[in-house]
Amino acid sequence: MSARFTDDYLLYLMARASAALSDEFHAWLASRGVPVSTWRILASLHPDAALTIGELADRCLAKQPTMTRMVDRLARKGLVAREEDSEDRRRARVRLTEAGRAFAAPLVAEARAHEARVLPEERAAALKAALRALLPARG
Amino acid sequence: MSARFTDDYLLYLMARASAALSDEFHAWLASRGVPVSTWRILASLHPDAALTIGELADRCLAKQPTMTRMVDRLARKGLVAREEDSEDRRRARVRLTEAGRAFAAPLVAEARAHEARVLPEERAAALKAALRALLPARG
DNA sequence: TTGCATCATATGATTTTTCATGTAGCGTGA
DNA sequence: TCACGCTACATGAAAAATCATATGATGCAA
Repeated sequence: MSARFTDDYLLYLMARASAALSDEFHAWLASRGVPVSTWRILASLHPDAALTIGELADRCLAKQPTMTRMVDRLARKGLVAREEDSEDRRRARVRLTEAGRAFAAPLVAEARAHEARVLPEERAAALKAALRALLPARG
Repeated sequence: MSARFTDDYLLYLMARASAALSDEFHAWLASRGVPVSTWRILASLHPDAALTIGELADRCLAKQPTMTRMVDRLARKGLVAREEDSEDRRRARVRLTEAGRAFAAPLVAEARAHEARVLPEERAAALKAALRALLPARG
């Protein structure tokens, strides 16, 4: 019987579980010299999406100015490229370069392997379903 | 059928669901002028825990130097106080002051109300159980 | 059209977080 | 008991994220 508020607070349990599992994978990324922000962008674009800065910010859980700067860094490294949007010149479409795709592939493979290690397939499916149920109404 | 890697990636779904729900509550906090970091510390100590800086950092998902500074800020505002640990003079025990408890109470009440609004009791129980199952082996 | 509100991104200033390291207290073994 | 390694916290310097706002593009209304 825990008198501690947070120990039975859904948002805390979610944040904590998310951080615990992510930290395991982030440690692996760090061992390969890959910053988390880089990983998130590569994963979001993999294998061949062309997202705007705003879409990327949303998916990477960052603010737009932060994303502009992260994309700058990755573009300088040649892993992503800005393309112009044919329909709206305000938008910048970001896409993986060939080098970016080659760099991302083993990271994605390891992410899948880590996920499989963390949670057996069938339990993962149920948890994913529960998490998705929380999301759609919220964008 | 989504070809996007992240859309079926457990760690992404967890991070995203966590962020989505938390952002709702954080928006409410912001409307009352309460920074998220403040909320996390108050919630962790509520109602009367005396945690060390290290324990707080762990529970608030922050690094230790970050926590030292956040506790400094809250202590200046009179919401928490450092106490000396009778068994180990290296440790600083942080506890809510009376003012801190009074300040935290309505926030905790709203957190509970928000949680109830987000997910009906019985489904919340199942999700919490699944999340807890991911945690213990990892600290 | 022109004017204006809005949107997407960029950027300067600032805040926040983190890394690296310092300081002090603890505990164990010779 | 006294080195010595380890732990807990603090702090200066650096990196990263964010806020506020600027710039340029779009689209609708008059």
